[in-house]
Amino acid sequence: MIAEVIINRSAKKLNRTFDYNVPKEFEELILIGSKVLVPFGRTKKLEEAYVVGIKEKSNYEVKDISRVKNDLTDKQIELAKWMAKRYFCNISDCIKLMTAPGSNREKNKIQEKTINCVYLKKDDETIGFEIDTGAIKSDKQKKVIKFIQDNPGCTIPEIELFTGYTRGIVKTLEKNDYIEIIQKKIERNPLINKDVKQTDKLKLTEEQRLAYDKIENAIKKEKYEQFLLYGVTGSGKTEVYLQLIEKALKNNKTAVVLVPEISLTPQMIDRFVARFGKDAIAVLHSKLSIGERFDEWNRIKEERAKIVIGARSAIFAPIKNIGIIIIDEEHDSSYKSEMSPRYNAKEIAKKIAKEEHIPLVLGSATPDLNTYYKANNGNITKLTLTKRANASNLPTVKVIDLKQELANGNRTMLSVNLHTAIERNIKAKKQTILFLNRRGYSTFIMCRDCGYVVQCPNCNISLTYHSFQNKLKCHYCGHEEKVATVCPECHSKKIRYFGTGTQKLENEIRKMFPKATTIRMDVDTVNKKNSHEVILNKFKNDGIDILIGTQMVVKGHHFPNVTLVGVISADSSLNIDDYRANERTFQILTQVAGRAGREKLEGKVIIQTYNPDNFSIECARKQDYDLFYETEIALRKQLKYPPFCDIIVIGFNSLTEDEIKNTSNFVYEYLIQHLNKVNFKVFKPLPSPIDKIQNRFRWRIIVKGIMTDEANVVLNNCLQNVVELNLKSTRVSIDVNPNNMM
DNA sequence: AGCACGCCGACT
DNA sequence: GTCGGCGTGCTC
Repeated sequence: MIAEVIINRSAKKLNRTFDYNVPKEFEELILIGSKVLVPFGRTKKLEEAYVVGIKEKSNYEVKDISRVKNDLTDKQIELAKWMAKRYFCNISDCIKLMTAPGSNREKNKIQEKTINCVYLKKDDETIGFEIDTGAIKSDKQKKVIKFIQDNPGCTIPEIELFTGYTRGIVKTLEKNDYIEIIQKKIERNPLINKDVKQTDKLKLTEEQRLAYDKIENAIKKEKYEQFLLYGVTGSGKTEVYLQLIEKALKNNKTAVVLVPEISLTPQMIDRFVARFGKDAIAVLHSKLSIGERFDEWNRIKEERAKIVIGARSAIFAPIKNIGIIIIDEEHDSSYKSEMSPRYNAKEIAKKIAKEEHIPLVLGSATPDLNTYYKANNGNITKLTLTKRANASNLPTVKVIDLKQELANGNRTMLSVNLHTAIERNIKAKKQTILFLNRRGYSTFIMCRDCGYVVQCPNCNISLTYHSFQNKLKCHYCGHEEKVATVCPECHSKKIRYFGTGTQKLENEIRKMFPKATTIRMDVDTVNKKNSHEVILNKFKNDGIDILIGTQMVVKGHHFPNVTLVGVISADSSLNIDDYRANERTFQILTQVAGRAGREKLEGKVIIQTYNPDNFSIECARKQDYDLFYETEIALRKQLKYPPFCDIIVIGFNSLTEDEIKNTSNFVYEYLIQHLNKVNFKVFKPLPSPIDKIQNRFRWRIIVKGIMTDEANVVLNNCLQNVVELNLKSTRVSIDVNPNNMM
């Protein structure tokens, strides 16, 4: 028996199978998905590999497999192979997404954590004195532990007699205490300290009931169906999810819930814990330590946790017997990975749902245009929730023209209208959220005399000023430098700061409203493990007047006392060079508006903009998704953008300009020859909008067309040809419908 | 990727 | 004469 294996390394050249002989004693054990050790390369060093195929004969002189551990299933291997083709990446990189967290580290392999405890018994009673012997470093201490291990039940005088040492390890012990070492399993559970009251299910509104019944029907009939649960903020989508999950559990099935990383907040998790209890739930997100992730993974694998709630990569959790997959905030761009493997969790979820014959539920108040298009054309079943479940009213939205403000001589960041509203809100002891989609202090600093702009030495981008540390930072490579007081070009002292970030906004607000309390939330203030939670709790419980923040303040939080939301500038997402600029603007404004007045109190939203006539702002003001959709989809159709075609970005990055030009031309010629005949438009290679990051040049080729299997093969063959060029430093990537066109 | 081999220049 | 720096090629 011969096994085809993929070596567990991510080199482009190793993205193919190697044949190995399966010795007789392993024949029963080897399955597709088995993890094996194989002698590889000139040195015959043992390498980790995964079995992806089994056959009788090989054309090569094969070596023996040396060790086996059953790890993945054949379904997972199939998925990895499919992903490698679809997302133009290595099979081994896809397999990594499906294996236990930490299992790819050579050193410090993350495992189940057991600690050696020195346990004390007194009169046959265990008095829980314990010590983590794993942390013991000195030789003397090790000697003592070994002695206790070898002589369970020994006493202090005996230890002293044989090792000459006890202090520092067993200092609370008395002379004749019985000591033995036992192993204790420690479970690292992110929900361990959760203490949430159990809640019962709520009575569904008529709309909720209708949606529930349709989806429940698919669960019952065990059939694949894709649903769009389209409901305004506060319309009770989560309650529908909760009851569907309950139904799945009752049928002895499990459930997967994907949420955007940013909205995986404690408040959100609490709702699930309150309904199902913490033991039933496993949480997977980037803020967990590898150890915590490992234990959650095992709780899923061992079928103790029946519900997985997690960000994008949780779709690969080793859950068995799935009954339903739910993707909340389905329009969110974080479901698409921007790193290799550049997969889209929505596509993966769809594939899994199809194979398992289960429903896939996509929920949003502002669906992705592609999703809504499919929902209108019959590929997805549309379920609509139009009313807020707690009968609170939608907030009133006002758009302020900043050009007019400027003409009236107001040069501050706040329009008269917003300023007055904040003032009133502070007086009324109500809370305010101010949203500004740009972190830092100012966007760039420029010399007034010669126009010199401070740029990153590694990337072709201007540096952002951060006032707190008084430093200039590059948001692409992390480069930091001190602020120059004189222009390095012309030595002028007229250095000015342009643009506005959250830091500057906070400073200005403090000046304008000295009596108000403020708190700021953006990536610069939430990098610590629980700071996200800390800031939000502080805002909620300490009666802070104003919360200032970027994107992350608008996702999924529920602040009953917030009655005013101000958008400082709606233009930043409008002016990006991307066909989704309108969609992003509409979505973010609608979400921001959703934060105001979620309880009985009336909510007010003020949007400041230089483009008051833009239709995405206008539609957000009217809170009319359908009008937005009709306008935007007509534009997309006319300009041939998704969903009417796919946009494929072939990215090149290299240390040398020569190689990047040669390689991109090589790819261009190849694609012109092979893709034009299948109705694709291939654009000439050009430098990317940000043409240098981390000292690597960046070029790209844009291809427009409908992605078919045929086109996929052409692109994969093209990449293979590039690999065979043995390039020095140029890397080529292919991304279908990327989030970011920069 | 990661490792060995081999070619070539610098230095004891 | 030999040490080592890096370019090249291969892994069932």
